Order: sequence, then structure tokens, then C-alpha cells
Amino acid sequence: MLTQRQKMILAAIVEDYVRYAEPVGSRTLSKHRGFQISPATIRNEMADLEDLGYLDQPHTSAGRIPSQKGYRFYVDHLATDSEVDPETIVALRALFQEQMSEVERVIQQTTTVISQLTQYTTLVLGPKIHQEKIKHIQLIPLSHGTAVAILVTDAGHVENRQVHLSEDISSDAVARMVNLLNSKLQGTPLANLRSHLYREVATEMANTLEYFEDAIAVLDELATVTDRNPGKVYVGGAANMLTQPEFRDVDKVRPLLEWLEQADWYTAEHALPVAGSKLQVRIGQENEVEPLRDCSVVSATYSIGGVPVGNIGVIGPTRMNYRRVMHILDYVASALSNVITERLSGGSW
Amino acid sequence: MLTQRQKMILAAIVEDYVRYAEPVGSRTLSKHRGFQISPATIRNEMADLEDLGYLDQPHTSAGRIPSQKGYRFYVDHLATDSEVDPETIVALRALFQEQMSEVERVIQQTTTVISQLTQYTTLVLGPKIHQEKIKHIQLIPLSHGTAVAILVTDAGHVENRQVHLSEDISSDAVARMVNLLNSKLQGTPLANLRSHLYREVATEMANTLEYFEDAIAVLDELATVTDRNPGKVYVGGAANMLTQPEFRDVDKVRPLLEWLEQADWYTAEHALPVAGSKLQVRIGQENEVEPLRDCSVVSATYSIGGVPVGNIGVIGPTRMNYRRVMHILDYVASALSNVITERLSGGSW
DNA sequence: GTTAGCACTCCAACACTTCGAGTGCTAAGA
DNA sequence: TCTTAGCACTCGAAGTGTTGGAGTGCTAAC
Repeated sequence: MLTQRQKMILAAIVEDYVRYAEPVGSRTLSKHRGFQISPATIRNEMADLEDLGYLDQPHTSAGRIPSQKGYRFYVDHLATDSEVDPETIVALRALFQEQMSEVERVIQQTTTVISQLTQYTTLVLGPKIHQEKIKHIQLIPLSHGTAVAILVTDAGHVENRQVHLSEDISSDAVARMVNLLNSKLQGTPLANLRSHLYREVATEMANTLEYFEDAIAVLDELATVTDRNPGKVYVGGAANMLTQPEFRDVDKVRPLLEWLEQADWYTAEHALPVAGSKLQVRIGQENEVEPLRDCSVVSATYSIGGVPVGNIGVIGPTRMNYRRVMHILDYVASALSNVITERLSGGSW
Repeated sequence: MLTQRQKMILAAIVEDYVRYAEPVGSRTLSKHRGFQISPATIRNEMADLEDLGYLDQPHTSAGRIPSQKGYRFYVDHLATDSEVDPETIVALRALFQEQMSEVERVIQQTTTVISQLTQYTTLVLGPKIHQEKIKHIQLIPLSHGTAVAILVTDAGHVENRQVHLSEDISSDAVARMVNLLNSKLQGTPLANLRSHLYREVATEMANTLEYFEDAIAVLDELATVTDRNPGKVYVGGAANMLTQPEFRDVDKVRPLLEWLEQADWYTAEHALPVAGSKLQVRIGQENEVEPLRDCSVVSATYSIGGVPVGNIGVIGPTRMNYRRVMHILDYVASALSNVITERLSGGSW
């Protein structure tokens, strides 16, 4: 166990290093803060902290920087609550007080604002569409043989997909098909669409519905959409990475930016630690995703009516301002949860 | 006017520089190619070309690099057709032979493939929705007072927006409203939605339709969507910029990547030269958009049934392989035009 | 008009030095 | 036993000098 003084020194080193991105020396430390201990004492403590694995030394005659273990300890025990500057609070308040109807736009805005406030990169997993229920299915014929199939969920989410229909299908037949699909499928969670499709609907409809294959094709297309994209992925402030001194080397950032550019829902989900409702932090090598192993990721879960539906992650260098990011993310996650819960329950406008 | 030999030398310098990114010297040039002239002669010619403004010399004892004027001359007069390597052709063929129903996905794929083939950044303006016509309007009530308004165009494009309705509106009233809107507005080009809205529809409906304000609100919301986003913007291979030697310096790329990240339809349109149906090239300072002034942009227009609807632009360093990019873009623009024209006319499947 | 030869230029790379921030260790003091 | 002043030592960053090579421009001969 670390002594009180060791903790204080470790915290000071982390915070100094986060701020100036340069190894922290004993003299700087004793002056910079109002520490009542001499540099020599600090040196002794630093040597001990290094032996314990909390600090690294880039080279003999340099100051110390926090090791991964050091950051971890800091995050777990030392990054106690502190005030975030008032401007930040104001910006966040403003964001969530705007009346934006679409959940999608709220999330988009949130992504942007977090990036601006933190100067890091934000990665947000949109609400998982799986859990939403079918509200309405619609089929709009375009020209011979093609039509747009539209799916609306109870959360107001709209998906659409082009499908092919038999050339000779009449608009009456289309209408009957749509009515039948709606009556059978309304209220079905999207996750179950495919199973319902074959279990109930298909068997029942096979005999009664003309153009049965068309109906199946339509549903199959719609199910495919949600399989492939359980939700949207939002990326904000990717270019912010370029402002970080540790990423001044193009070869260091490139893998990261390439990864961000390619990221789909599944890769993004893999990158953001999900377990639990608390804030999660992955530091450096703790990340499983290769291009993130020089970064840290702080992530939070947001929910609708208490049910977790998506994640917000902030990606920055390991030398990240954990305290600030954690605080902001904590605030945003709960504010976002409230706002979209309210929107979707059709609350007071 | 340049002599034949000067043109040959200029072309050789551009091509060498494009390939190796290093100033080209007289000796290299005379050996590298099968030139039958001595380095000394080449030196003389190079000095002349420099006087004429076609070449620059980074410093006295360095080779020459093309100036902006040099590239311009090359693009206008020397980059005559050449074969692109067979692999590229194969990749492009494959791309356009895949049967992707949605235009959106075809374009998305195109963007990605161009970036991969060129190793530059691709910026595509999706089809301008303005010109499309209203095919269907739908209103799906969600919960008290909210509903999703859905708009389908003849091109199969779907837009949706959440709207507020009077709390006490009945589903019958909604159905009547939707019917009326459809009968009045079907076939209207989106560009005219707003004018139609007030000129014809509003005056006529004011008396006959209950919940008239709701109807107007719905249309207004839908019109807003298309005002703000005349089409989608696709960006591909932004991270490719980081592989270019001229952008190894983080401070050089950052403005560019930031611009790409923020780019909406209007800024993107401003960046891509549109005039004419031919390939357009903007070199370095010819670009009006500030962050692109160290880049070159090659852009082409694609069309539906002969009507230009969008643009494809490739963004790279001024030291760009113009010949290759132009060739690829030429091919892609016409292939894309064909494919989406065919899709939308509901042709043979 | 072309080309060989030559003196000249200038960058890139390397070695060398200096400077300063920082350390670890020792011995004295509380 | 813990703290601290003092000191020798280390090492990188930054500056300076040197060298080598690629490239030029010019001149004179072909």
C-alpha cells in the first residue's frame, strides 16, 4: 500500500505530466506545488514509486512519467471528484437544453460537443436498434419490379431498403401485403424479426397471401439491415488526435485514424468497454483493439428508461486528462439518458 | 510555345517527381529514360523551363520540381491518355458489376474503392435531392403529440423527420391529411416543395382540412431537411493523406483533415469544380478553399439520364498522379452514371 | 546546337562539444 | 529513523564543424 505522501506525489506527477507532456522532475515538483518537502525527499519517494512500478523514467537523467500502472492507480484511487470549469458546464447545459426532436441529432451534437470540450476523439454507439419494436412497415413501389421497403420503430427510427418485387404485382396486392405484415409484426422487437419471420408469419401466410415470396423477400431485406448495423456509429474530433504531442509522428496516428475511418458498429463496440453502468477506463495496453493500445479510452453507457442502449467513448493519449474527461462523460451520459428517455416517452413538450 | 523537346523534358520531370517525390536532376533524367541527350543539354533546357516558369528549384544545388504552372501545362497538354494497369480496371469492373440496389450504397462503395485505388482522398457529392420528385408522404404517429414524417422520392430516396402534432388528432384525421398531401404533392420536385406549400396547397387546404396547421408543420419540417442537406457527402480515405511525404508534418495535414471532418454539402460543393461535364482539375493555389491550397483536386460530374446530379472529387498533393487519377475518374464517372441511371429507370435486373 | 569538363553551391549526415535538467548517493542534521 | 544539503554523474537537446555527394552554371571545344 502506498503512503499518503506517495499518493500525493503520484497524483502530482500524473497531473503535471498530463498538463505539460514532459517528464516531471523532483525540483519542479517541489516548487510547482506548495509541497513542504525537499527535492531530495521527493527523489527518494520517486525512486520507490518507480521500483513499485508506478513510474517510468525515459532515461537516467530525465524526470519521471507515470507508467500504465501509475495511471491506473490514479484513475482508481486518486482522481477524486473535482469541479470542471464553469464554461464546460455551461456548454453542456446549453447542449441539452436545445430542443432537438430527433434522437439521432441529439447524439450527433453530443459527439461534436464532447470532442470540442475535451480536444480528444469521441466515439459514440447509437442506440441499439435490436431492442426497438416494429411500429410500422410500408412498401412504396417505384417502378416495374422495384420498391422501397420502410420500417419505422417505436423509437421513431426509420430504416429503408430497396427491394425487388414481382413485375406483375398489383398495387392492391401490395396494400394487402403491407396490411398483413403490419398486423402480424407490429410490436415485434427487431431482434426477433428473423425468427418471427420463419416461425409464425411464414407458415401462416404461405397459404393465404399471394406473392408470398415477395413478402418474405421484403422482410428478409429489412432484417438484413438491422443485422448488419445494430446501430449507428458517430465519430467526432478524429483530427484532434493530431494536436496531441505524442501523435506528432504521422506513423503513430495513421493506424488510429484509419481504424476510426473504418469503424463499424461491431468494431466500435469491441473498443468501448461496456460492462456495468459505471464509467469504464481502459489505459494503453489494456485495450484489446490494436490501434488503441497507445491510447486510453474512457467510456460510459447511456440508457433509455434505465435500459442501457449505447455507449459514449472518449479516446485520447494515455496522458489524458482523466479527471476532466470522466467528469464530463459522467455528466453527459446521464443528461443524454434523461433527454432521450424523455423524447421517446413522448413526455412534455 | 514550348519545343517538342522541352515538353518531353517537362513531362519526364513531372512524372519522375510524382513517382519519387524528390527533385529531379539532369543526370538522373538522361539515364533514367532512354533520352538521347546529355545531362548538359538537359540542364540548359531546364534552365529555360525555369525561366519560363514551368519549373522550380528548391535550392541552387538541387534538381528541379514542377511549378504549379508546370503541372497545369502537363495536365492540359501532356497527360495524354495512357493505359491504367489492368488490376485497376478489374477492380472497377467488379465494383460496378455487383448488384447493389441502393444508389446510396453504390456511391459509398465507389468512394471507398477510388480511395483504395488511388491512395488519395475521395470526396463525393451524392445526388442532389432537389431535383427528385415526391413519390409518397407518410406520417406515422408515435406517441401523444409526436409522429415521424416520411418522404419518399421517385429515386427511392427516403427522408424522415420527427414532428409534433396536435395531441387530440385522431388517426382518421391523420389518414385524411396524408391522403390529401399525397394527392396534392405527388410529382412535385423537392425544390418546389416550399413554394407549392404556400401557393397551392396552403390556400386550398386552409378551409377544407382539419388540423391544417399540423399539415403545414409537417411539410415545413420536410422542406427544412432538404434545404439543409441537398444531398449526402461521402468522404473516403482521409487517412491516406498521411501517407503522402508532403504531409508527413502534422501541422500540414491537420487543417485538411479538420476540413474534411466538418465538410457538409455546401462546403464540399464549393471545393469541387463543377462547371462542364469534362474532368476538371484544380492545382494548388487554384483552389478557393483554403485548406486545399496545398492540394490538387480532380473532379468529375456524374449524371442520371444525362442530367448532372453530383460530383466525384479526388484530393491529393499537388504532386499527384494526374494521369492515373484522371483516367480512373473518367471511367468511374461514366460507369457510375450508367449504373444509377439504369437502377432508377427500373431497367433490366 | 550539343557536350565534356570543371569550379561552385548547398543540403544531409555525422561527429563533437556544450549546457542544463535531473538523478543517485553520501553524510550531516532533526 | 527520517529528512535534506551537497556533489559527482548521466544523458539528451541543441549548437557547431566537417565531409561527401548530388546537382548546378559556365566555358570552351566539337
